[in-house]
Amino acid sequence: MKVHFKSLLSQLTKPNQTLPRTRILHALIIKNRLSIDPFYATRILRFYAINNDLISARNVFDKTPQRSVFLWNSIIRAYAQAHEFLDAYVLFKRLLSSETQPDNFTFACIARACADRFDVEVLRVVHGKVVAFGLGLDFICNSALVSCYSKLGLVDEASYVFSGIDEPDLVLWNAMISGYGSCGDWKKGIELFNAMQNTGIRPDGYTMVGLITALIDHNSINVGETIHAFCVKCCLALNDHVGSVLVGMYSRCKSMEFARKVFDSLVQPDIVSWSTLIAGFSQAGDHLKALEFFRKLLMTGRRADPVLLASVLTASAQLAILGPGCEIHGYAVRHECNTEVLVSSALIDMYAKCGFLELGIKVFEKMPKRNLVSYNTVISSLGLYGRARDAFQVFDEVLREGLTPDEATFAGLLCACCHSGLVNEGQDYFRMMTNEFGIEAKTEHYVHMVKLLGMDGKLEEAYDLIKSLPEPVSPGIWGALLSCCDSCKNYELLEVIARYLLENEPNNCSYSVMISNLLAGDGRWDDVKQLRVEIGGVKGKMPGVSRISDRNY
DNA sequence: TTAGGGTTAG
Repeated sequence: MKVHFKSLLSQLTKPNQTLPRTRILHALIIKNRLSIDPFYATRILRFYAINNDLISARNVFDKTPQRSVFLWNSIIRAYAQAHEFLDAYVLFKRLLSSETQPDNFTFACIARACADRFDVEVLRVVHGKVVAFGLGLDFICNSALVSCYSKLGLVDEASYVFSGIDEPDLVLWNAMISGYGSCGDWKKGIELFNAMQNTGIRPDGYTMVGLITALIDHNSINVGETIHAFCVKCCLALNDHVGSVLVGMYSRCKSMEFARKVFDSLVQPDIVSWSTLIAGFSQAGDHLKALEFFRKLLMTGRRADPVLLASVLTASAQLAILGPGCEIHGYAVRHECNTEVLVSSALIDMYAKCGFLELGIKVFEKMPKRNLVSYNTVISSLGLYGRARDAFQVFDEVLREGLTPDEATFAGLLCACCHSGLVNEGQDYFRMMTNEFGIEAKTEHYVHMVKLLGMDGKLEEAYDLIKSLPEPVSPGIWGALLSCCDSCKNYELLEVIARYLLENEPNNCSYSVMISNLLAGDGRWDDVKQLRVEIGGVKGKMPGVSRISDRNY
């Protein structure tokens, strides 16, 4: 019997167990009357949670009369990780009013759940409890709080918490550096990185990921290269997380050669590293290379996940060739992830962009669960095909489902109105967007409105709309009006706008290119020459003037 | 003589 217990115990202290093995172990524990012991109960509960069997996990919790803080924390964590926030929070409250004292891990866990749910109010309540329970200086609670405030965009509050700690440990430094990373403040990140090193603490992979993340949106390639060199020096580049952020950083700077070099230096790149590289090729405009690397990944025998599938479907959509997209669809069906929201939405977009809207709609109709992204995709797709009325119906469904439309929803609707020439409906949706939903109109929305008015012959009205916008007006919006003038052959207004733009934006080359092209389209070469003189232009200053040839000039 | 965990990537 003793041997039996020993073997059972060794199984229970292993880090992971499959669901069938967990059930056997559970049965053995019950048979040996060990289930009342919170130690055994905690182990079994965790195994169930790892295997996503929340019902069994809860059952273990409910049937254990003596609940240690380990058991409480494990069930709260199980719900939090399954994104069942309310259950996690109710249990957290129950724990607070029970005889068991919560500990630092309890608060860290529930704080993280708040951040995952973007719930600042509850996070502040949890923060208050941390202080009330005398854990205001605890490293575990505070590293979680720093990270959570940062994730919610409250980096100043994170910094306030961080500065309250006397001698932060590596995890706390990392949490704060990542916090600056998530808000893109790379200068503060580097400042902190130096301060940390001055205290004698050596950085690890987490530190570097935080720093590099801060650089990604800033195209600060020089700083990035320095950090990369530092990682290599410290042998940190071999870590998958560090590797993939480096790949992402180089991709964002369109330095695919370097991205590839980092990727090649990874011993066994994981799915995220592959995915980053593949998306990088696509972002750099090399969609064929993206698909080529996707095939290479499959040849290694690894399995693609929904994020990667969505990414390669986007590459196929950009190429507007049906073949690869269909193959990926087949792969998704075979691996039972074709109904994942992310994959389905990418499939709809791919089919629509490849000219097979109906196939996209079929995917949409078969989706068991839809979110705003999938609705937005189908609205834009219908709009592109001029099926505005159908797009409006889908929009009504969005409202019936209780979803709140966002700027992409209205961009899709306005695009639909544009393609179908529905001026009144477009104006109604524009008003609805700003007045009812409080969404600020962006360049894309104005472009559609200008096109809508312009193509209806209301060029003056479109011109007035643009002039009512605060400066600076995006070149895309002026471009929309100029091309409407061109289509309507209203060269008088075109000239008025040209003069206005040249006077107000003399240094913006893109206007002179647009205007030259349009005048050239009308065969008005003298005006083009005059324009070039006016902007002090020589040929080299106006690249890409496609409709002007040397012969005409 | 047991257990958990706070910071990272597409």
